[in-house]
Order: sequence, then C-alpha cells, then structure tokens
Amino acid sequence: MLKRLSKYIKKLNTKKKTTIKDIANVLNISAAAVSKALHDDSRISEKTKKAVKQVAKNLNYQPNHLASALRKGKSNLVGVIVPRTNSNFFSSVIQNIEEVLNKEGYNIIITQSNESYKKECANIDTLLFTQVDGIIASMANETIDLEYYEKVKSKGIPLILFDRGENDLNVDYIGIDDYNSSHMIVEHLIEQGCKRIAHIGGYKHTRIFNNRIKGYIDALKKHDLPLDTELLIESSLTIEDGRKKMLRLLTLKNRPDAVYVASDYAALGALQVLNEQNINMPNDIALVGFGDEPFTAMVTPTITSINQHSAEIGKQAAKTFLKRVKKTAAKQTLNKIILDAELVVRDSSNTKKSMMHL
Amino acid sequence: MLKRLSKYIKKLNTKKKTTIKDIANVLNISAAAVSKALHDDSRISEKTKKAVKQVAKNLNYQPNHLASALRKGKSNLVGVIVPRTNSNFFSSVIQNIEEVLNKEGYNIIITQSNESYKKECANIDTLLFTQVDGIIASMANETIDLEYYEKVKSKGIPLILFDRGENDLNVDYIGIDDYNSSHMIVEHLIEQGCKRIAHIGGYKHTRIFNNRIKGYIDALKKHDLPLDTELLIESSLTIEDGRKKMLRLLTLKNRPDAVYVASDYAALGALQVLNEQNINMPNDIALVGFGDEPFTAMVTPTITSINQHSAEIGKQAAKTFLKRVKKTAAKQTLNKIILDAELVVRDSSNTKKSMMHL
DNA sequence: TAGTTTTGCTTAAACGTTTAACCTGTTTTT
DNA sequence: AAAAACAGGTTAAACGTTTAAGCAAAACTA
Repeated sequence: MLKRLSKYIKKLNTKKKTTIKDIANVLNISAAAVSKALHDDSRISEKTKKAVKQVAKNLNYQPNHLASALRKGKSNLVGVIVPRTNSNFFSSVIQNIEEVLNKEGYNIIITQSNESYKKECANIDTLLFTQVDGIIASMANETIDLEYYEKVKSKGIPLILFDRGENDLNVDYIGIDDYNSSHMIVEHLIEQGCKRIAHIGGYKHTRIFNNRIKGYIDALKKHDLPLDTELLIESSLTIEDGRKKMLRLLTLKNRPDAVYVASDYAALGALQVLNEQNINMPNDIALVGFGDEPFTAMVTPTITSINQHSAEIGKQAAKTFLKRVKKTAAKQTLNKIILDAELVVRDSSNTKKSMMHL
Repeated sequence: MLKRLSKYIKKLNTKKKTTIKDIANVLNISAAAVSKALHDDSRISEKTKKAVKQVAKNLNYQPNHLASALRKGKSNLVGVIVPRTNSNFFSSVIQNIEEVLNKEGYNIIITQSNESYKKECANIDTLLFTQVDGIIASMANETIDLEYYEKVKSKGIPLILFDRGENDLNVDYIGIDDYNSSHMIVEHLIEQGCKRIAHIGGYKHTRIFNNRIKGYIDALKKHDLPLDTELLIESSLTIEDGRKKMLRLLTLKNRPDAVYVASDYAALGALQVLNEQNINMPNDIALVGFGDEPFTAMVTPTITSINQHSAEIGKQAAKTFLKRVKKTAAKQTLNKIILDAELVVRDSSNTKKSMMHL
C-alpha cells in the first residue's frame, strides 16, 4: 500500500485531480466503497473508513461537485438576484442568506439586475443554466412582465421573493409591512406638528411602493388631513430623481411642511436640495426616508428612516427555501412573511430635539 | 414526427427536464448528432440543424450545464472573493468583472470574507468545491498566511488578485499606484498650507497600506517636512477605529493641521469626531480620505479622496483571467497592472474655497 | 468504372459520482 | 446444524454531455 500511495503522490504533482478511483486503487477496494466510506455509510467498516479518509487527505482529494451534482440531480447552488449589491439593505440580506444556506451545504450565486428587466431575464437564464436548486430574488424596478418568473416556477424549482415582488405570482414572499410603515411615518410627522405632508413614492406597479402610498393616504384620512394630489409624486427613487421631485415640491405656492420619501437614496437627493436652498430641517420642512441605509446617520442633518430588518429578511428567505426543498412538492402551503418595521427617528424630523438646539 | 413531438410535449408537463436524448428520439437521430447540431458542427446538415433547433425550442430544452462541465472538465464559473460587497468600490469592481466575463460565457460566484481570514479560507474551499475555473480575489485585512492561496495555485487554476493582495505570491495583480497616491495627497495638503500632516494608515502587512505609508513618509521627506511618529498611526480603518484614532490625535499637545486617512470609512469616523468637537475643516484641520466612496460627496463637509478607478480594475481583472485560461500553461508571463489614481478635491481640504466662504 | 473524397451521420466511451442490487463469508437464532 | 440475519463489501448502471473514431452512402476524380 505504501508503494501505491507514493506512486499516486507523484501523480498528484502532475496536477491531475485526485478522484475516488485513485483512492480505490491505492487501497485495492472499489470506488463505490470509497464513496460510501467518505459519506459514512453504515455498511462500511470503521477500519476502511479511516483508511479511506487518510488516503484522501494524503492525495489532497477534493470531491468533484459537478459529478455528484449531475448524479444526484441537484447542484446545491442557490441563485440570488438583487437590483444591486451596493446598497446596505441588499448586501445585508445577501450576507444572511449566505450564512443560513452555507450551514446546510448550499452555496449562492449572486447576480445583479441593475434595475433592468432585460438584465434580470438574462440573470434568470444564467441561473437556470447553472442548474441552481432554487432562486431567491428581489425584482428590478422595471419589472412588470412576470413571464420569466413563470418560467422558473414551471421548472419546478423553488422561487422565493423578498422586498420587491409580492406580486400575483403566488410564490413565497418575505418583506416588511409597508402599509403600516407609512402609518408610522405619517403619525410621527403629525406628532411633530406637520400638517402638509408630501410623499415622494415609487412606481405604483411595484407592490411595496403601492402599499406605502396606500398607507400614506389612509393615514392622512385617519387623522383628518386632506389629501393634496400635488403632494403625492411618483418617482424612480434615485438620488437624482429625489432632487428633481424635491425641487418640484418647492415650486408649489403652498409648500409642504414635511416630505416622506419612499427610499433613502431619493431622500438624500431631497436633503441635498434643501441644504442648498438653506431650508431648515426639520423646522421648515421635516424629512423622512425609507430603508435605514447607513448614510442616513452620516449626513447633515441625519435622516429619520425605516429599518427594514434586512438581516431577518435574509434569514427568513433562506429558511423558506430550505423548507421548500425539504418538503415534497405536495403539502406545500404558501409562505408570506411580513415583518414589522421600525421607525428610527433622527434629526431631519425631530422638532423637539431641534427646538432644544435653538 | 408530429406524433412523437406531441408525445414529448406531454412529457414536458410532467416537469422532467428535456434532454438531448428526447430531441434525438423525436427526430429519430442519435444524441450525438443533436449535440453537434446545437453546436453548429460543420459535419451536420443545415436541414438537420434547423430541425433540431426547432424541436429544442418546442420542448423548451435547456442544456444541462453540469453534464457538459463534467465532460469538458471546466465549469465556466469564476469565483470572486471580496472583503465585503457593500462598499461601492468592491461592488463596482464586481459589476465590471461580471460584465466582461458574461460576454465570454462565464458566470461568477461572489463570496464575502467579512475581513475574516477564516471565512476567506472557507470561501476558497467552497469555490474549489464548486469547480470554478479561476478565482479573482481581494484579501481580507486579517490575511497574512498565504497557504490557502498556494492551494489554489497548486490546483493549476488561474488566481488573480486585485487591490489588497500584491504579496509575494507571484500571481497576477491589478491595483492602483498607492505610493504615488500618497504623494498626491501630501502635496495637495502642503499646497493648502498644511505643515503637520498626520496619517491614519492601515496594517503594514498589507502591501497597499504599506505603500501608502511609504508614500506618505517619502513625500514628507521630499518637501522637507519632519516625520513625527506621533502623527503616523496604524488602524483597522473601520468607522469606529477612525473615530478612536482621530480622538487620539486630538489629545496631542501639538495637534496636526491635516489628517490623511487611508480609507474613506475611517475618514468618516474622523469627520464625525471633528464635527462633534466643532473643529473646522479644512481651516483647523484638513481631512483627506481614500477610495472615493459615494458618501464622501454626501457628508458635511464633503471629503477629499482618491478615486481608485474601480470599474477599470474590475475590467482588467476579468481580462487577465481570460488571458490566463486562453493561453497554454507555458508562455505565461506575470501580469502586474498598476493604474494611476486620481485625487478628487472636496471641501474637507479645500482651503481656498473655504476662505471664499468666510 | 474503379477509386478517392466528402457528407452526414452513428457508436461507444468518457467525465466522476452515487446507488440499487447483488454477493460472500461470518455471526446469530432456533 | 440448518436457516436467517448481518457485515462489508462489489458490480454495474445511471446522471446528460461531448468527442474521437468509425462507417455507409453520395459525390467527385481520373
């Protein structure tokens, strides 16, 4: 056996990868036995297992994932699609998905849609091509047509959506309570003494933004504030568009005394405009964002925002996927997890604190 | 043929995936012919090719990537390891790597080390396990031991490092000219009238940070400024540590009139401290960061920084990988690409502009 | 018209695992 | 002591492609 081993160690240096067969040859047993030994099959003796593992180590054996995936019909790869990774929200969701799935032997492939529907479709193709066992996705702003997602469903692999995507696809979804978040924001602003509250919202066709708009409208109603359609604006929610829409609000004869922006990025654009025009936040206009991106605590003034519990969303998304793959196709009940969000009050809307400063 | 097709279309609904054999059966040809037809092999007639492609479409055929990867011995997957994805620098690098590689039929698997050496090793194992054709990485702050990277090298797959990692591994590297960047910064600060320039730098064992330190020291020398060791501080460069190190500098009897921080994040921490203590930037103390993260333009005052050309780094890293896989193992010359960086002057160090404001 | 080349396939093996089915020798049961 | 159970394997097929080698028929060549 020692001679055999050293012969194989030579082979190692030729850069050809060690296979199960090499180990089998060294020990003069079958490849099947090696496979079983490595998986701690009960039909293999402890002695053999030890020997196999030792030789595997010596030969620097790395299992060929492609081969086993092919044989087993599953790749242990999960595809993740996000609009972009450079927002803290998505990057945190991803990190938590990864953490949960790694523990169960899954790896993730991250792809970015850059908010483009076309790229998103390409990503789906890519992921299906790579034989992922499932897809966890948050949709691009542009995405209206769901044909491509139907394609995933029809492949029979789990599809889990989070944040953007609670559409009519009838798939698992994890997100926060957008409707209630809007209520929290509006009520907070009313408490601060605001009476003309504007809302720079996202596209209505995206469920989450639509829910924020509904929440905004209903909260106004609840507190007997009139709904002024001039104060309800649809936006792409980029920094740039946040600037534009804020500028538009400032041209109104009857300016708002508070602006609730459905995204921190657009809120940042709004903040820049207000700062440039020396409009005091929160006393002239109070500002609230959405998402609790780290920069909301860095800018001047710091921006009040909604914490979306990104870590929890990521964990739940991963767990939902695991449930799906473990259960048989039957007995599947739809998972819709709606987490409570949290309002983080900062200087841009805290009139009490700002009064003390004066 | 029509009967056969409809029979197979039924099968489609049973969710079993269509294979090359199914197509072969429908057309009554061999699976090999189908494979060749799909790859436009010259030995297959146009007529057959058309028929194959048509049937493939009808049956919604998706090639099994695992099988072809196994057979061909390559996965067309490239692993990417970064400390984290939620900095703009890394996320931009990744995006550009992806763009270049997608065009050539490669997909990428992104993993994060969270600045942990242990996680980084786990990531490498994961990627090797997934049979990636190459690895593009930027090392964690913690990483000193290079054993794991040697492992990658010994597997014979291309390893390309960028930003953090120009170590003694003797592999391809893409980065910016850190030494010169320090010169640019120091000279800019001297131009602004600063005479006591501090440097909050990174760990010396990381080449890029060491180069920044050397550049700082040499630039001082060049302009006949004394090197005060109290003003040269080593830091982990997080926001938190930036705060700490700034506080330490403020306790000095002889305070600096400028602070050059080797990372925007730590610079942000420093900025917060200065703002809290009502120390005017740039007049009392000028501040310069490194990395040109978007938030440097968002905070008050905006922070002068170094643009690292992340997009170009990503593109070059991807191209270097492509070169490696295309060339035979022989005839490989080491690629070291050092890009020129660019100083972006903002309010935190622009005394001229700030004088005008007064 | 026999010989050569070309066209357009087919056959079969291979990639590295996993796993159902089988086999042999030993131990336990009755 | 014969039957049953078990331990510890082995064999062979399968996963879905790709590809080298082979082969028959058609088309060209001399």
